[in-house]
Amino acid sequence: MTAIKESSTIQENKHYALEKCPVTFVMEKIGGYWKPIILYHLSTGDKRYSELKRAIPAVTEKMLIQHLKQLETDGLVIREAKPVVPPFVTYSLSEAGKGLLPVIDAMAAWAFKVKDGVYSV
Amino acid sequence: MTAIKESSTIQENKHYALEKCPVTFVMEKIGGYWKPIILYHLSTGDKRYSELKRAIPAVTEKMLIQHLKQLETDGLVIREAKPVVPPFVTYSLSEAGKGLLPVIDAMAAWAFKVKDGVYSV
DNA sequence: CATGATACATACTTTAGGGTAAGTACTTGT
DNA sequence: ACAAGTACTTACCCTAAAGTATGTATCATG
Repeated sequence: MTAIKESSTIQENKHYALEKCPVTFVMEKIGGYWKPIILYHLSTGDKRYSELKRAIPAVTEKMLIQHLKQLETDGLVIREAKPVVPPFVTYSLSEAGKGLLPVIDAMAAWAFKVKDGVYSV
Repeated sequence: MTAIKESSTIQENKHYALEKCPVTFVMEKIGGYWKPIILYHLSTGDKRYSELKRAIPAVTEKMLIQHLKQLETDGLVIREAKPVVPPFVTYSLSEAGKGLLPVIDAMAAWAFKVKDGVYSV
């Protein structure tokens, strides 16, 4: 979790956008290359860390946990670790996370419309 | 409009995500700090360039046109310039752009739920 | 005659995010 | 004894996206 500089215009602007724009607020939560994909894979039920890793082969381990941690601190996913060895950790969507599924669906619907040529883009 | 390098892992991964994930596809279109805000301001009707500028004081002119151009080439907004001087340019949502409004709304709805404490985040 | 308004453009710098590579700790299987 | 699987962590690098600053052309107005 890369530390962020406190004083930079980019952060101030982000803050501005965050306050003014609910969409930016959501984007903060599910933005990034892998977060939506992770969310998608968790939408079908909880998964172990290694299952996610195998399900999304293109993601690096660093990115995977980094995003999982961020999703966790954002309250979108729940991490449950059984105190056994080898470790057994499962990730699942929280209620807030599940609440995002309609958003995801609306996005997917639009994307498919575009790909089907419904809009003349 | 910063040129993108064709060969870099980040681009390959983006491509992967784009193919596999409709959500990432949408994110490509409306991601960035200012795009959602621009879209929001255009949702209430077409606006002149200077109106947008005044409506979103925190955005720099560079970012504003850069995103407007990108939204235009992505087919989400329509630019209309009257050949007069001083210039008179209006931006409005295309059909595809309007098609995104449900997505925006779903996002806003979720954001407000979070802020109202509906989810225990 | 110079300032302001219109709608941009462009060179340069910074930073946040993503990527690479390697290491940790502990156990089971061969 | 050593590889493999579990779930991470950490140090370092690279780039795309955002920001800064300034310039352009044309006309109206004071």
